[in-house]
Amino acid sequence: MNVTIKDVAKRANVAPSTVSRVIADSPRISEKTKRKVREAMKELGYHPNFIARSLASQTSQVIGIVMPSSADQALQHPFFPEVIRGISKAAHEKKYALQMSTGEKEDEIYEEVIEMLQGRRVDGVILLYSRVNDKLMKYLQQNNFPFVVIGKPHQRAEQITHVDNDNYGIGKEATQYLIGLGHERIAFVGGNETYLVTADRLLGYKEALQEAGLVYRKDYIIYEEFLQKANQEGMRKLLSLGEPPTALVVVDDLMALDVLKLLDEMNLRVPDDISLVSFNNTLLAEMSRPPLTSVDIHIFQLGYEAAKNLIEKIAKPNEPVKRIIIPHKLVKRFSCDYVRK
Amino acid sequence: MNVTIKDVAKRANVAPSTVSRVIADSPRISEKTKRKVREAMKELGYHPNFIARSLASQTSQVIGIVMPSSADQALQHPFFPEVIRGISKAAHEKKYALQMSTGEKEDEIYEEVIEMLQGRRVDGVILLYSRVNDKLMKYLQQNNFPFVVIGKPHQRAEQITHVDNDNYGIGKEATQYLIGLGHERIAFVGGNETYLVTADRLLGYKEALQEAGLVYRKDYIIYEEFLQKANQEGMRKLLSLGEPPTALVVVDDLMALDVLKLLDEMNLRVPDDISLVSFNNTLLAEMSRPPLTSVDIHIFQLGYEAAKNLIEKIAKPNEPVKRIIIPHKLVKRFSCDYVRK
DNA sequence: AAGAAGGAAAGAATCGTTTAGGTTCTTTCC
DNA sequence: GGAAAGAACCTAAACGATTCTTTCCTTCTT
Repeated sequence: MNVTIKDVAKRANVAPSTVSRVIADSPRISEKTKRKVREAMKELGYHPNFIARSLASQTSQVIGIVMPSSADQALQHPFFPEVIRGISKAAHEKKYALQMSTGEKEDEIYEEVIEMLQGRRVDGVILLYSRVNDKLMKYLQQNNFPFVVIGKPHQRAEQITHVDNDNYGIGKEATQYLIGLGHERIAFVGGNETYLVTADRLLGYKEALQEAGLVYRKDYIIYEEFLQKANQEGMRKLLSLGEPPTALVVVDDLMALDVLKLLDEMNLRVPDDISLVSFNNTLLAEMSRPPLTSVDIHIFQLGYEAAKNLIEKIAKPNEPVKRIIIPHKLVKRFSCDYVRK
Repeated sequence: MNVTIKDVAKRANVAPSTVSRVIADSPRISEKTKRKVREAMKELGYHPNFIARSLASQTSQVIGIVMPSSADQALQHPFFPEVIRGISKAAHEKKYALQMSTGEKEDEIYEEVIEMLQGRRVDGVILLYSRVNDKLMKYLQQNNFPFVVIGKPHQRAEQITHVDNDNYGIGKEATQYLIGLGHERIAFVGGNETYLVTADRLLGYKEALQEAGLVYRKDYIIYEEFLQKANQEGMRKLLSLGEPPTALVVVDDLMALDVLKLLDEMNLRVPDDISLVSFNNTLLAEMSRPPLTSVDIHIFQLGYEAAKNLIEKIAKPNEPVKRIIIPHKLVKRFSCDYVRK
């Protein structure tokens, strides 16, 4: 079997409890003993058993990452690897390990996360999404498990620590930018309606139109389901309206690429015939042709802050709830131009 | 405190061991008792403690994912989320959880993984890379920890279970495709030289040239460091040779996008002035303009098979070593054309 | 020189399971 | 009718730490 704390204790002629204290570098142990014990550990090639430690100390030093329905699908979207990068960075700094949800359907994930937490596998979780009426979020709150959400919680946002962008402001600025270029017929291409990002950005979009005295037209709003390429109905209809839009606000880069492709097929040139601003500013925005004007939401930082705050919350469960807003920045590239009348 | 197996036992008027057996659905317990115990579990809202279970049973039902130096950097590359998707799928099917390395430097990762395994946090690991003379791989093998590598191990490949593509064949086919289009001056743009993928694909490239009776020129081979945009020296030099290549074999999509960008800056049109075939066929290949001809290596499946085989290996440590080759497929798009003389 | 004070380490309980090895009670069979 | 067999549970010892409590030495004080 493996080398345990007892073996080390025997070798160093001390009690197991002493070895444990040496590992924790307790001031109650003399330097001399510490040296002796450390030497024994080296000689035996001792490695602490995390599992046993977790059981005794009731903490696992692991944080859970919960992706929206289907880890499987989510990872196809560049947003997720990027948030995870941020989370990973913070976790690493604080010596926490990372565990990922693997569930595919919403209910599966719900069960999975509960097992993770109740089973003490993780000390807390980060939800990488925020959706209307989320069952899991309610459960976490009721059972007082440490968690933070990336995005704005649907209900009781003031009671839930979350890291978000000012999506309202983001939607507004992007739209204002297009208005500034003379566009008056601006459409909004959103993703899944039940996610709060979409809703907030739409709100900002509306506000920008209103302030500029432009009409808000329902037929200028469409929702394309995330990653479903077959679903181009809406876009085609939009572009063949009597008065088609001269500019598009597209809810994220990945979708913007889809849109770009479709426009190409329809022989519409960007930005000559139609302008396009998107969000997230992932690598895709830079790589696409033409490079996209996109609002950078600092995805990495979203993840970083989320993890940092979760870890703080785990350490001090009774600290006040926090709301962290990550700044954003419009990055101008080549997908927007002045309107051609 | 939480509901434990003892509480359930008391409630159901049985011994803790009986409850444990009910959880495991042991045939040694009568249906009647099982029903009684299950009811008690429901009533009390019992959830098993994984940590305690792991300690007692000496298995964690978790598999570790090890990314190459810097989880941080790796996740910027679309290959990784995609393998992880595959791993996640298989893990989910077998009820394994997933833990990720967060280390940044090679030594850190080395330590981290050892702690993971020795600390019994994971039952085995998947290495998402294969590099020349990898310290970690040696350690794993010597200590007989269950692991599988994605890619071809540098040494003793026949003793290590691994999942790979036929990178030699892939390099060869891609090159042959270009030769078939009449190209005679074909350059190879590789990534990090210490990764074995690069080496193998290069070998295939050479072989294809040779079979076609074309000369292999050293100045047609360059290595651009992964994700380092500043590093364009090599490419620029290559393109300003007396006899510049008419086609490029680029080692992956992400790099191909960089190359594409550079070509654009230099006013070279793809595929009119220069053809380009790349590898991996990630979303990027499809999304880029022009869409890239790329060899699909079925990344998802690489991950899926790796996880599946690791789990088998954990269950039966003495099964023979396996080598799994995932098939590939050249996907023709619009980045290649007949050579113009 | 006796007793107090305090530092260093040992002892032992605990965390929540699993599992080998008993024990008890019923059934079966000659 | 009594031994043997078998079903159905129970007891108790791990698993490898942490941590509260106790004990054992020193050293200092008066």
